[in-house]
Parts: sequence; structure tokens; C-alpha cells
Amino acid sequence: MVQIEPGQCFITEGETADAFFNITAGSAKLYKLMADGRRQITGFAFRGHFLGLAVSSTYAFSAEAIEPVRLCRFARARLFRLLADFPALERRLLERAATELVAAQEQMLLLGRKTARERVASFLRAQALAAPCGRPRAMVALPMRRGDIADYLGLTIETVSRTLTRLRAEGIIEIPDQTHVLLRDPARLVRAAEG
Amino acid sequence: MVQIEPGQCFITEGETADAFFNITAGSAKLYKLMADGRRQITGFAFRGHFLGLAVSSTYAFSAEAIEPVRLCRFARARLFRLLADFPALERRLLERAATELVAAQEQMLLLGRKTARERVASFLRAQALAAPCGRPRAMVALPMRRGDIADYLGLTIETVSRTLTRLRAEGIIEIPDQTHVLLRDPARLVRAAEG
DNA sequence: CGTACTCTTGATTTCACTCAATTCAGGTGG
DNA sequence: CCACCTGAATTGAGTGAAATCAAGAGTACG
Repeated sequence: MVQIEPGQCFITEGETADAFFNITAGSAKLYKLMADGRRQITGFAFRGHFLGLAVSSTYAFSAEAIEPVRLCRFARARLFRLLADFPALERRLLERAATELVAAQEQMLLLGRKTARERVASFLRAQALAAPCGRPRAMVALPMRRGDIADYLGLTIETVSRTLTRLRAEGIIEIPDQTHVLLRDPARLVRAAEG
Repeated sequence: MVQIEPGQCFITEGETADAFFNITAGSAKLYKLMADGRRQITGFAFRGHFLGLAVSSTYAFSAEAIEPVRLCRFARARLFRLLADFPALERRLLERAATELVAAQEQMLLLGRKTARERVASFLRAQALAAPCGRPRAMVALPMRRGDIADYLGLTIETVSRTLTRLRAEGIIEIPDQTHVLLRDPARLVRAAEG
């Protein structure tokens, strides 16, 4: 059991993939970098997420804690032993990977074809449905910075900010503080997410 | 063993996911549609690809043949029996899923952060390395239409066409015919792909 | 040789980016 | 407790890369 503080990196793209992680608390961002510093956040990880299932010998992305993260670290060899001993685990990992693949395809649609407004609305909707626990919530926590949201949605900080402001002006959301958004009109949010 | 003709759809987004496919010949495009017709192609599938491993009860994407496709179709129940009987298959699917996840993350970087020129160059590079068989080739086959490339790269047909023209004008590629591109200067192509 | 596509090329527009101030929030120390 | 500092977020003005709109040029096929 390892504790990771906010801003600390616990997986680095390109390094030898010698371990496998299971997040038991906190939140993290997963991202890829280009040589000139451009960044694409490919996802956020919360309690229960598995990370680092690399097929190649190196990690394909970096992972950095947003809120303090607790995680279980398995050496690669130990993972393979676990998989051999508990076939159900392998099935669970396969399901998990398939779920992430579906999410990745949805994100490709967002990045390739949606407008800024649709992206932000889709993001808020997804956060309301998915993140950490159970059923849709009206109050969405955004532990990540605006810059993280921008790099997740393929936008700039300014565009994210402007778009949130506009959604608020239209009465679709409220922004009680920088890390929370209240979904005031979910139906219109869904419409905004789909064009 | 089923034969699918070009333009024919063999998986439809939203329909009940009752089968699982293995492509044994040909090429196909996988895509998601928005209500107003905007399309994002999430990937191309060639010989050896597994498709339709849905966790949810419905398919998350559609699949349509580009060149004539031959495929093996497994009913969902049969797949589960196969997985139970051949644990190695499950391992293989997990590896496959992990590989696709890495590709999806790379594509998210492309869609979210790369310029049109970088996208087209990255695409040509990837086609040279990956598609159907072995090692890097200088002559890249592009069985898909320009519109498919555009919808894969998050661009318009016009931008894809203009960008290819420009790469040709710079002597980086040649375009002997509409379905082939010759990589004349792979080093510069790589540089064009990374900014 | 004409019809129907697809692809390419050109002109113009637009949405999001860039650059540039403010404003706001959270800490620190007087 | 309040002034100050710092980094984050918001807001505004102007620019630019790719989209849209509009022809024109190839290709394939009957």
C-alpha cells in the first residue's frame, strides 16, 4: 500500500513497465506528452481502477495524483502469478479493459467531432454519471484543475472557462466554487452535449 | 465463416451484442455516429482482429466492410464456453484489448492535440508500420476513401486532400494512385508527425 | 461518351486559439 | 484580522488554422 501526494507522478510514459497498480483511494490523471509539451489527458482514474497493464515493455502513458492517492502495487511477475491462481481475476481485467475501450471510443468521438460546448457538456454529464461512486448526482466534484479539463477535452483553459461561464449564464449549471458544478437543468445539458 | 461485401455493415452501434467476430480476411472500418450524422471512425480492422467484445448488452460502435471481409462469427454463449475451455484464449484477448487501449490513447493524443499536418503524417506512418502484415513498408495501401481518413483523423475531406497534396509538393510522399502512397522520405514524415 | 462519383483546388468564414489584462482564492506573515 | 503575495481562473481583443461553400478535374463504368 503506497501513498501518493497531489502532483506526484507514479507512472511515467516510456519507463519500464515493471509493475501494475490498483487505486484504492483518491484520484489521478493519465496523460501522454508530446516533445514540445503538448499534453493529452486520456482519462481520470478513481478508486477501483487498474493501471499499468502494459503489453509492451514500457508504459504508454504517465499517471499523476490529483487528490492524495492510495494504491496497491504489484510487481509484474506477481500479477502473472495472481492471474494463474485466480482465473476470475483475468476475466475481471478483461471486462475492465473492454469497458475502458468503450470509454476511449466515446472520447475519440468527442475529440474528433464535437464542438467546445458539446465537449464541456459531455464532460460534465460523464462526471455526473461515472466518477467515484453510484448513481447520477446533481452536484459534480471537479478535483482536477481547469488545465486538466482542457487537456482532457482537447481545448484550452480559456475555452473551458468561457464555455462553463456560458452554460452558467444560460441557467444550465451553477458554479458554487471552482471545484464544484451543480447541474441545474440536466435535460438541457444532455441536449448541449449532443448538438 | 461469413463473407461481407464492401459498404455492408456487419455490426451496428446500439444493437444487441449477441455475437463476437474474428476477421480472417479483408478490411473494415469501425465507427460511431452522432444524431446529426457526424461520424468518428475509431479504428480500422484487418485480418486477425477480434471485434464485438461488448461488456454492456449492446455494441458501442458500428463496423462496415471496406474491402470484402471474411469473418468467423461466434455466438456470445459459445465465446464464453471457448474461454472456459481454453484459458490461453482469455489471455490472448486480454493482450489484444491492452494493445487496442494503447492505440486508442495514441489516437486521443492525435485528435486532441495534433495539427492537420501532424495527423495525416502520423496516419501514414502508422499505416506503414501496422496494417495487415509485418515490417515497415514504403508503399502504403489506403483501401479506405478520403472521407474515411477524414473521419478517422477528425478532419474534413478537403483538409486531408490539401495536406496530402502539400506533403507531396514537399517531396515527402508520392501518390501513384488514389489508394496508394509511397513514403519517399520517412525521416521527414516522422518529423512532420511530431511537430 | 456520357453519367455519377470521388477527389482536388480555390475563396471565404468561423470557431477556437493566442496574447493580454483583470479578478479571484488560498496562504503567509506582519 | 488584514494586507500582501502567488498561482489559478476569468474575461476581452485580435488572429489563425481548419471548416464551409463552391467549382473544377479525375476515374470508373455502362
